[in-house]
Amino acid sequence: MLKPLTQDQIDRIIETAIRHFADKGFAGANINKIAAESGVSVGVLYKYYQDKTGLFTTCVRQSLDYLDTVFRETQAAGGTLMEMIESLIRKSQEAAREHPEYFRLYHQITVSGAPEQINDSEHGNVNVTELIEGGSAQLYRRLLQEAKDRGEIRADIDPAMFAFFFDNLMMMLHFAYACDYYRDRMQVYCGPDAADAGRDEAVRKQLMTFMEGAFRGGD
Amino acid sequence: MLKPLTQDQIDRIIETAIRHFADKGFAGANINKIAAESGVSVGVLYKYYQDKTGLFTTCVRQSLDYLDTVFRETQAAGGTLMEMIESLIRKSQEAAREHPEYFRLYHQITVSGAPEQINDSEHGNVNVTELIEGGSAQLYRRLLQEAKDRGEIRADIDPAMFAFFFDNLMMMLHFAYACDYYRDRMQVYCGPDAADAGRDEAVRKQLMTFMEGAFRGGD
Amino acid sequence: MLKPLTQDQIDRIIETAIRHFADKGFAGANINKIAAESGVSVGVLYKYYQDKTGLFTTCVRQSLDYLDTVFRETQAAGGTLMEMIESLIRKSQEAAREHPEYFRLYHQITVSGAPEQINDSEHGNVNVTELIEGGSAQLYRRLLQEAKDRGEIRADIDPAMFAFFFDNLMMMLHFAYACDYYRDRMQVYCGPDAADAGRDEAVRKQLMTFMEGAFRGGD
Amino acid sequence: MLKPLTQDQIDRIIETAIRHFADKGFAGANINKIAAESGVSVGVLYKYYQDKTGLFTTCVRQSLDYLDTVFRETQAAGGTLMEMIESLIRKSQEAAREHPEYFRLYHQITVSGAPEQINDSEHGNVNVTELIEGGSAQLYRRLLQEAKDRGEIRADIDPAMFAFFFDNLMMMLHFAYACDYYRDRMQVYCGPDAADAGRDEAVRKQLMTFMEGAFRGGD
DNA sequence: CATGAATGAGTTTTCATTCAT
DNA sequence: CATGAATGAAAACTCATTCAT
Repeated sequence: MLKPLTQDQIDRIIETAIRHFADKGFAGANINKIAAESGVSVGVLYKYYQDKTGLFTTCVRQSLDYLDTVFRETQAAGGTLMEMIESLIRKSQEAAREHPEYFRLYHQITVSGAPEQINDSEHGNVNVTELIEGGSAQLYRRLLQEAKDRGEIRADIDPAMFAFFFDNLMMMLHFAYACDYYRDRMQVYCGPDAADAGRDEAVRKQLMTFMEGAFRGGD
Repeated sequence: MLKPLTQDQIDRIIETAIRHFADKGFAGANINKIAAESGVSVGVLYKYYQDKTGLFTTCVRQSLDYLDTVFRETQAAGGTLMEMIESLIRKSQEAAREHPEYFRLYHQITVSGAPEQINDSEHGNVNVTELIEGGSAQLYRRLLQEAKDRGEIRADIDPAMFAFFFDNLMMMLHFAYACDYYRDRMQVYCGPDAADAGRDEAVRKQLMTFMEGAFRGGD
Repeated sequence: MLKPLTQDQIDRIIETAIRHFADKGFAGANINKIAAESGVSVGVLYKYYQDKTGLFTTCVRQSLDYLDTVFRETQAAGGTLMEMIESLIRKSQEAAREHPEYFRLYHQITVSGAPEQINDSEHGNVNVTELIEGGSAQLYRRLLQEAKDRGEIRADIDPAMFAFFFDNLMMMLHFAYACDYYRDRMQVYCGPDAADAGRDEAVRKQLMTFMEGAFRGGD
Repeated sequence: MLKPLTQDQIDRIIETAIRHFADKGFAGANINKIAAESGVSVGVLYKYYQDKTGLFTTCVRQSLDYLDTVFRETQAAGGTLMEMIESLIRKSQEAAREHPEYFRLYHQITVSGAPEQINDSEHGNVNVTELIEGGSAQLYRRLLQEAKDRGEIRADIDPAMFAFFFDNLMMMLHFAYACDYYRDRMQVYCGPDAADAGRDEAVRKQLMTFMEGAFRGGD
């Protein structure tokens, strides 16, 4: 990497690019507009990032790093399963309100048509899925396994699959707070104010009730 | 005059278009390629469909009609809540295996960047969300309310929100069977054979266990 | 020519085509729309007229025939020069109000970009100008020559050139009544009601005064 | 960076575009051909001009500016009415020989089918008619009014209408020198050499005689 | 034969990428 | 080296003309 761009400029490029990719998708975003809006020339974009895909990749990596950080913090907190779950939901709500664009961009990479390989200096060319989900999958599975071992949750479940269902619910919650379509959908189900910050606690409680029931079962 | 397109040809156009839109997204799909692959000229696409958006709309409508039909059948079946849920999951699995492209296309419309209005002769210009979810939202809410009234499920829940969580799990299941990203993700969580047809029953059982616990709670 | 088309149908085609060509120009008009609006198939258009240019040619011929007839009537009337001029202006005003589309189409053929050759069964392929102007040029020149010989107008003029100026004024009058641009322009010069039927007599009188002065000179 | 277009290149684009629009009309002109013939890529056309209409507008504005300049010069000269008229005719002849393409383009905008609005930074979106004629209409009307007040011309005329007739004659003269159709027509009336430069003086004299008679009347 | 649906070359316009300055 | 104008391939869309029925 060349030096002349300040960190501020780089941040601004990525921030702008994330917004554009998140809102228009990979194909719909326009490199020239991203450059102009970032206050840099197209030339430097192509100096710093191989091509459109390279820039996209960087944006995705940054978004994932953010999400990772959020979840790692929670993980570190410890506590009972339900305490951790509450913490995760709360963090998700905060993060989705703070940086909806990261979640929106995440949603974009789930769509076919987006570049499927991410070039990561750490991991080489990796499939996006592994990169993203590897971490939380293992974490959630472990949490559930431990909770099961401790007798906190029912014994007759497959921790992997329950972790999967659990993460499904979390993802959909993220999208409901960050993506237009899913927000609309939440409002269709739960009323026009369902996605407002004022309802966050109510939503969190209901979701915990749902999950708690799911994990504990009728015992 | 030249022979009008046979129903077969029209079907082939739509089928091809659905595949392209589902795989590349709205912006990424190419009208000329769809025409060529359908074995017709671009001209007929523009005779039959107003423009790219019109063709997309038709594809979406067809996909939604299919999904609607599948769920209406289930709805008609009746039974206890858990019986209906089992039926819904089973149908989803079958449908997602039979026509993954419909689910993939559905997924595409959840992405910002896709046309947001669908022109439906029946409904006029409608927001896609309402069109899609209006039906199942009402259905699921009612099912839960009735189950609650019958004492089949716990009393301390908000049926609207539980219906929302329930549908979230269903959607994610659909995507896991139909969309590359979500399938990969399911495999990361549950193992490389998780999405195989041979595991359908196991998945269904686990999901039902999960949902049953969620709905009944620890009583 | 084949028979199956009734005269009514042919009239309708030509009437429609004239309107389209007059309003959108040769390049801007659309054969398929003309056919549809005429209530016939494109096929028969191509049976009766070689191609777009052929149809255009026919439309032009018909418009010119109409204009020709109008002027021939006047010519037959006889009288002094100024009587004939009054008659010509009056006829022009009436004709331009009755069939502005013929004058508009005439205007279109003066534009480069329109087909320059007209295929006339009578004249073969002729340059449009000759076909149109040959007649009135000779007529006007003769009228002026005779008026000059009779001492009705000044002696020191070139009858050919004065005939040209005279026809220029007539053409511009036609366009002022028939073509949007020229009507607007007349209104800029003479006020917003200048092109209204109610002002026809005033316009005619002023134009006659103008012409009479021009022809007689200050003697 | 790549060298921006030189003024020469821009001039060449506009010159080429004017020629194409003047010769083929708005609908008939082809942006790609204009680019190719100007020695630039299509891309720059769309960087410098919003779209085809924008390029057309620029061409029209340039042509009108030129015509305006020509007439403003004459206006500044002063003198008797007939001196000014002679000057106007002479300038018209010179200008029409120097830049027939400007007059041809002017003619194109009188045709329905051309874009009707011109986007002028100075005037905003204006109707072409007003833009063009506003200036000369007022000028001519004033000239005639003053000449009338000075007793140079007859008293029983409507200066607005006579100004209109006068301008009609001037326009037709322009077209006769610049547009194929009108040149042919002039030749039909006045002989094959009528539009040659060698006849300019004769034409001018005849036209002045015509106008002088018209303005002075038989007194 | 009349039909009018299909054709596909041709047009406008966009935008990722290059490269002269 | 950074710049950002230029490039031109590619994509959506139109419409004169053909030709199977």
